[in-house]
Amino acid sequence: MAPIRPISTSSPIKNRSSLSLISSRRRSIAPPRHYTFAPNVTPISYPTEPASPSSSVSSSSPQPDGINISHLGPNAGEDIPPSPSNVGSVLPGQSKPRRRTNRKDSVDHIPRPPNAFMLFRQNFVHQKHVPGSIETNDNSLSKIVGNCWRALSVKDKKVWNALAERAKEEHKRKYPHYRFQPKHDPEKKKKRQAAKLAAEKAERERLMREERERQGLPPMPEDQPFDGSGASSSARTLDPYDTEQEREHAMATRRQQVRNRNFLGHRRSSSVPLPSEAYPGYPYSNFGGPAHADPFNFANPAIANASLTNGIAIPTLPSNLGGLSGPTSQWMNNTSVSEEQNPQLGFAAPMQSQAQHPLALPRAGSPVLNLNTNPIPRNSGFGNFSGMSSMGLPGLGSGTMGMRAARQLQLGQLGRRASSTQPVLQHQLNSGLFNFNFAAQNGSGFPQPPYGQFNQPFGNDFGNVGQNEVGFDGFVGAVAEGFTNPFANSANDQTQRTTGIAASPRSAPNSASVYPSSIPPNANWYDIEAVDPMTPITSIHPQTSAPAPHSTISANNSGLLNHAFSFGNDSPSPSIPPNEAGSSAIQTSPKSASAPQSSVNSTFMINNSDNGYVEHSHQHQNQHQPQQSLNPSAGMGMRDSFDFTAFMSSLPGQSQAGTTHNHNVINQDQSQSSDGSHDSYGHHGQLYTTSHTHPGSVMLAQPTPLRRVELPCVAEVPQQDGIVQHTANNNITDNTRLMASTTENSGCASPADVYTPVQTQSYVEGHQKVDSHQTELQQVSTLDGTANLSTVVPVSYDQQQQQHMDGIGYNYGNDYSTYNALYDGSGASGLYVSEQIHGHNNMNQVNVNQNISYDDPWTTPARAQPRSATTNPEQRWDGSGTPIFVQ
DNA sequence: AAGAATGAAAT
DNA sequence: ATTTCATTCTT
Repeated sequence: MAPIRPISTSSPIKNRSSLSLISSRRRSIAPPRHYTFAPNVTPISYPTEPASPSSSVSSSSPQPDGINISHLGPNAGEDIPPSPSNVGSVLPGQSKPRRRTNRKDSVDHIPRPPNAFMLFRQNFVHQKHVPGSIETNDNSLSKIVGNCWRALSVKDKKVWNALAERAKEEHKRKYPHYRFQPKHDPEKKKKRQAAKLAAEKAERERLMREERERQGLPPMPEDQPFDGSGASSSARTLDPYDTEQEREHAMATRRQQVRNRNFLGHRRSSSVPLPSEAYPGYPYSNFGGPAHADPFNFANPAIANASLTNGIAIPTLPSNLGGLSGPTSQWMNNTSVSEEQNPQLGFAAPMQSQAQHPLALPRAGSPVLNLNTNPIPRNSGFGNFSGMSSMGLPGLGSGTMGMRAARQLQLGQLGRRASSTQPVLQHQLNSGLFNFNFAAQNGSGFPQPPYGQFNQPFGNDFGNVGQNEVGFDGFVGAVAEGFTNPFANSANDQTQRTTGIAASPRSAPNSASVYPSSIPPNANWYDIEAVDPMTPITSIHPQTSAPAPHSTISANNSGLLNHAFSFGNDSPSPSIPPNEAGSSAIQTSPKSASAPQSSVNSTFMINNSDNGYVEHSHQHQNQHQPQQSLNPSAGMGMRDSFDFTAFMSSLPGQSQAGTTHNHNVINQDQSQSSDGSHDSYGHHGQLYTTSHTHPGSVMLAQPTPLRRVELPCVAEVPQQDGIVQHTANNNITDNTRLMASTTENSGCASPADVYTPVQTQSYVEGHQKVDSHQTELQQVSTLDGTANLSTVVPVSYDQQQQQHMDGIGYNYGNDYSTYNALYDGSGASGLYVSEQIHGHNNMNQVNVNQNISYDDPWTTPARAQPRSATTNPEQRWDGSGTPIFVQ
């Protein structure tokens, strides 16, 4: 849309002093443009002021506050600077009087500071972008402005955000003690609830009527008050069902209604489509999505062709994965995009793909069919793979999607409250791909169990899914109470059993068919053959020896698998530019050969319990983190020559005897949240010993008693000029880097623009506290489905993380992530969801050894060369930090 | 305490 | 009626 500039000459100018943000440089002219509003808004088009794409950033000076609005439009920066003062006062009480509501009638009332949109709207109206002859209704205007706002580029929005920020500051200065105190109105609430109940009732009755009609049953008699007469009609009213069958049917209908309510019960205006409408291609939606999109739909030829190995359904890889072929270096840089409908998916997904990335690809025989066949847009795919949270889908991969976000996602509202005018694009799912979908399904997509307020319906989590194929299991496990497990009795059951991720019997009514009453003791032991990340893992099978008597099945298994896959998924270090130190982006260590790689970390969440069942649906997080720095000389970083044996041998502190090597792993189980019945369970860290008995085989032994661990990562990492220190905890930062690099690879914006992380480290009573704040714009090159990778989609990204480590290896209190904008996956400019999503993302990104500190060449303006370890030895985890286990 | 709900900001 | 922020409410 055409830029909106924050200029107004008509509003009273009372306070222009402190908020002048604007360059007063230039004006440019461009041909007129037309706004066309969505048909559900005011259906008109009208001419408006010209856009001026040429008035770029470079054409004006940054303002003292760093805000540059010249790009906003032709007149931005002209004589009358669009300072907030002529936007209209940003301070309350200075704008023209408005009608006050009763509550605010009080003279003392201090209005809230306007937010960005309010300012925008105010200005928009003042600007008379919509002539009075066309639309005067405030509500309609709001819609229009809302549309424009959404169409605003991030850059443009930034201006308004800055103004709002200023307004807030000013407000704070002026009313230092102001506190927003919305008054909740119990009456209103009562009414709302009554209305809701009434609506539900009406709907129930309607459905009942329809159903009866459908079945040829006579209409139900009207309810009549019992008159005590004993007349048969009254009796009939009391029991309207003629037959047991009829009654049962009614009850079933009712149950479905309850489920629907749980699923659909959300403040939502009528024009927001339901998920099935919003996502016609919603993969494996159980709520109306087409069957062909269901990866577990074995009617799908790709799935039907699956073979079985070890009880696991193995899909046949499609012969054509988007037409990509050749070495990975090629497809890594392949910028061609196809938007063809993918027959395997049922929806168009950009063919730019990880599909041929041997690391991104699940091993052959992966139970996760879709990962094999799903072309994942490169960028998001990568983001997802190596910590999907990077996509701003809060914690999708390494953490958990915020419940709210997940639900919104499923409700088609992704990131914003229901709006009457804005459906959500189907694209949104595409970018998240299966990760999203899994998230939606596992994380919270299933109907809310009746006992909770959508508080973690299941502990089962799909964190695995995103990063690992194992997540498939989680999927099966994540069946809510009262919900039909669509996969029961399918081959998936096998998978469930085999991998030993057990779901709560309580939350999975079909568990009888899904889960055996007891999981074979050996079921949680696996050999992983070919751990070499470049080599697809071809099979996993129960270890025939060394049963694990009572280890935590799911934890061990998925931990193990995750761990193993973690190599594959994380190792590629897609941030590595192909042109840096190697011919292929994924084959070369990006940093110095001796720099530790951010490779071996796996953060995932699983159900964890000692008996293989999660009896209360909790959300657990296990982080299996080897407490060793990888020794690059053993091959890490050289993906195509990774030698697992050597790697394992190189790990400090492990036994070299025989063929068995111990690998210490900290398994951090964090459980939090409630099970809906107010129970809270705290699982704590456990130390596991990972050992491998022969090359390529990894086992987790029984958990050993908790011991004190001195984490090597507590060493403070000094900051260096222009260098971002990737310190512990930076899974997301790492992903940021991914994004940055992708941008770079695409020849887009300077990496310097990408982000400005601020990290602090401090010690709090012997604990380490790592604050990681990132509040800058990220530029992510993404697929837009039609163009190419050079499309840059900036994503505002605001993350705060706190992490506390007590040095004992557990009790991590990671806190908080805020994502201000989520990439919606469409790649289309301006398509962002932009709601702050609060929530503990539950992921303790204690990447203890990884990412600890290396220079980030991407953040230096001039594209710093990778530095060798010897250049800044103090910045690096030198690998010598053998975790010290104090008995 | 996590997450849902919703008031309030301008007009 | 809109979007965003900041609170309260609910579990």
